[in-house]
Amino acid sequence: MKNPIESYISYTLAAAHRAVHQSLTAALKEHGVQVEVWRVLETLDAEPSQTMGELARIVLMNPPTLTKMVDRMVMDGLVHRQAGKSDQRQVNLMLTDLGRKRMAQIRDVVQSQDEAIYNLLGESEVAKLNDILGRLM
Amino acid sequence: MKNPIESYISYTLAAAHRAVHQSLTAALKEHGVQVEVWRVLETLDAEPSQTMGELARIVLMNPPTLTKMVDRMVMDGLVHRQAGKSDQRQVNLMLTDLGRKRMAQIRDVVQSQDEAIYNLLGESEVAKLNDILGRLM
DNA sequence: TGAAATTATTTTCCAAGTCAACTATTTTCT
DNA sequence: AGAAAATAGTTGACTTGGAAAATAATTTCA
Repeated sequence: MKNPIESYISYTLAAAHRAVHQSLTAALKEHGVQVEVWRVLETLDAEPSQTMGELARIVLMNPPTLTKMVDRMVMDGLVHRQAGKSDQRQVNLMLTDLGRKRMAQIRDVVQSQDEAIYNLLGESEVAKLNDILGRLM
Repeated sequence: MKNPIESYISYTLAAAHRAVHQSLTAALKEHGVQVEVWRVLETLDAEPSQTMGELARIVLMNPPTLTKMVDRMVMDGLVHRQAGKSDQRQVNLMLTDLGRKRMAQIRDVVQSQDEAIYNLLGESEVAKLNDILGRLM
């Protein structure tokens, strides 16, 4: 531990996050998809018709940032907006056919990078990591 | 685990990182200092005269981003640049008196948030976390 | 009821980040 | 030596992110 900031938990966490994020970014880049875009696709694929607010919370983005990213996703034909049924202020998002197709194309990419981490750490360490990280929130 | 992306390690890591980063950002905001600025101050305080490239690696930033942040830090009077002695292409950075003073002011802020995590997790869990995160890089 | 407060999302304006190209210096290699 | 390649850092054009204000719809409650 030659450098002092390496002893801070926030730093170690940031460093590990950066490494994993960059590796995932590189893998998804070949498919022209951003990590955050993948998160939205994955979330909507599992549970369609999420509102912007709920989605922002899940995909770890601030609402204004999500709005802009969704603008781009709409332009790319991956999702479309629909005014909320019971509450007109809300906006529900749903995948288009292309969105579902794109999701199917990249799922393997993400899963195989996740498996790589699994193999690197081993099952019990992954469980431990999840447990500890969960307590930080 | 209601949402599927919560089962991805990269996601859990991103979520924990976001939580910790936001909390540190909020604590430092009162002193008008960005997390990345703190990292530079802390690094230079421990080992003065780092080059831009080495510093970028340590503080987890891309070189162009660091250049621009250092521009601001120079304007704020926290650091100053000096052409490399043996290699004229290199730029060495050093803290100004104000930079050292600012560092002294915020060290407690960062350390107390780190201690909060320590207390939350306990010593052995922190060690385990550091160990696991270290293997991700 | 209906004015005031609250909530969901977007917009605006500005600050910060990225990629690729560029400058300057040093190294390599014939 | 000296031309070509490599390296350190910065710049410029463009994109993205963020805080606060704005808009629109819903709730609250006197």
